[in-house]
Amino acid sequence: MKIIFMGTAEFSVEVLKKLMEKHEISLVVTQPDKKVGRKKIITYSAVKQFALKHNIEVFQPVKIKEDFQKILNTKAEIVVTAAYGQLVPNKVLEFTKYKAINVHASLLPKYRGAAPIHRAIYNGDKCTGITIMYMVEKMDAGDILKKEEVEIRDLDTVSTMFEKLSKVGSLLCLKVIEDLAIGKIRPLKQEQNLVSYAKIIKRDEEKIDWQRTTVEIDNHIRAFDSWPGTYTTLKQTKIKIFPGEIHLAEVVGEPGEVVKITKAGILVKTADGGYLLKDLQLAGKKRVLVKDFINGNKLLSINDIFE
RNA sequence: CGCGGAGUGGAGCAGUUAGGUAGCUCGUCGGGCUCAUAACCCGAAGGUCGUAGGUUCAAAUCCUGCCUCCGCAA
Repeated sequence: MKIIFMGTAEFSVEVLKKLMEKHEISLVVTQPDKKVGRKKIITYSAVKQFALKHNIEVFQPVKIKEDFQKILNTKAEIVVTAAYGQLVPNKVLEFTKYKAINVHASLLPKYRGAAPIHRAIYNGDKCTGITIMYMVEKMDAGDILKKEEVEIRDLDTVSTMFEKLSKVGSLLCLKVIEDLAIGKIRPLKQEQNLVSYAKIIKRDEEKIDWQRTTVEIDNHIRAFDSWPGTYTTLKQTKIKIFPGEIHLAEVVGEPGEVVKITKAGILVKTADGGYLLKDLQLAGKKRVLVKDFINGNKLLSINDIFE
């Protein structure tokens, strides 16, 4: 089948990769190049890099709402999108034989929107998944074609879930295209009363709130690892925090207080117990294991309070 | 030319302001103590101080270029 692919993120690349194995990609649509990083180097999106490597034509409209004629001029039987990043106009969604489908990383109608994986882990869900649905102009609101569940385990982070979901998503997407081609699939409307939204992550959500419970804090850290990351502060110094261990035994102290420093880690008091930090990073420094951090570092001592 | 921090034995750091013997903690190796240990005691190995040049009697330290890593911002 001839496919127009629209996507931007790493997640999209996995899907594109799989599609390429069995189908012909006639055009890749991705977000415009952006200046990224400390030196403002122009960086291509993950999808663009991949497409260029495989000699697929790339189209990067700044505003797809106004600039989509090129897409309509391309021959294709279906449009597949995955984490593209812009709302796509109806004309593009409907000009092909099989319309437009989207790979979304949640079990719709739960978690429509930009950060479904983050929110699922953050909320402590035990299970999330992939939904393939038709695209409509309203965000993630189209009829559902197929769903598949994926378990969230205790040690999963947004990174590991990304990997799992992109694999499941890309395979499921292939399956859906096959089924569509033989007319074997029946779209299902999303149940309105079950709709929820996964809002985009904001800067002020990256700071750890030690007043919360150990499990909530663990969910928070895992949901934000490795992007965008969580942090806490000590004596005006910002410290990035990476997943550690839940410590459920009774811990005496104020929330955020450093109650124990050992080679195993730094034990911090939470609302209902403790969290053992094993891995952290000071501003301007490299990420280090706590046992190394403690060594030469005089910044931290027992009974200090993380804020 | 967005702002800022950092490169010193394997790891984490001090030393740089006021140039003058390469230092601390940990790890590693050897030995000892111990029922035993991630604990303790004794000893040892291991460093072109990121790199190139400059100033100087003398540079980890001062000056200049370059490389690499990282925090913020986007």
